[in-house]
Amino acid sequence: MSECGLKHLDGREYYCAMELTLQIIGGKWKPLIIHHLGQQGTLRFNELRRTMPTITQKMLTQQLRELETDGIVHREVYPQVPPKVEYSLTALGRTVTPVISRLCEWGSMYEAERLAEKQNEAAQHSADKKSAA
Amino acid sequence: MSECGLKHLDGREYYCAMELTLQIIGGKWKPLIIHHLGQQGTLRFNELRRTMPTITQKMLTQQLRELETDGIVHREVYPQVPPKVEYSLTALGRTVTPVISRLCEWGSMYEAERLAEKQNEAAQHSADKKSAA
DNA sequence: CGGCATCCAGTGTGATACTG
DNA sequence: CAGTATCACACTGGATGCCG
Repeated sequence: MSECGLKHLDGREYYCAMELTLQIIGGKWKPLIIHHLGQQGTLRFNELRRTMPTITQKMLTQQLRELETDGIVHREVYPQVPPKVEYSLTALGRTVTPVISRLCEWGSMYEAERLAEKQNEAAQHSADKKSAA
Repeated sequence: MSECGLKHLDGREYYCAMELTLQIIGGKWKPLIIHHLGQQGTLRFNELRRTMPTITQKMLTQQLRELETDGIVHREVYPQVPPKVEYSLTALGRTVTPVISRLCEWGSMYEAERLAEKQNEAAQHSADKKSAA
């Protein structure tokens, strides 16, 4: 599972499978891109962009290219004017989506947990006030 | 699941839970740290360091502090000389490990998949040679 | 041992402008 | 529409040295 001798794949170096995973889907935007493509199926460039309001054109292009060379994303170009390019997950890419979904769910859980903590603190404070008064 | 209005938590901004997840465990080394702590339970600073041969002290310290403030990692300082500091996952941190393990497993799967592809290509090439000869 | 402070190079990332 | 090109910069992350 985590025996860690130096390994190679496609010019990458890594000590355990986790590092390999990170090199492929560990980019700042990649999990997000995969998540949205997994949910929506197929999206055009600008559709995808709108789902991530703060990403720049450049970053989106770049990250998509990397995902493409790693066999995660499929890029379909329609030779027409104006241009139309559709992005979707490959079969290999679809194998990541369950894990990505888990990450997303964990985020929701974390959010709820943190909010609950805050409310407990607030309740504690008002209780303190009462007992002080 | 992915309705995306701007949200706030602990000074963070995000549009969907996935982004929140990324802000917490999306650091370059964080999933790796969590993975190792999840497997080993409790580790001292340098023990943890040895599991990731290429990380620097500075980065390890920094990432651990961030994980600590986000409630994922617990830091236990033993006031003695030489100093002894042990790191472990909090209850909240332990909720991430299943997902992290999935990521690791996916990496193994990806690795196997890629190697199989290469062998297929190689087999294809030798077949081409034979049919050309 | 487990840090922290400082300095510094590299590059990741963003803003802007331009193109087929 | 879906990019590419260029510039500028912030920040990451590495090396080193010092401290409790």
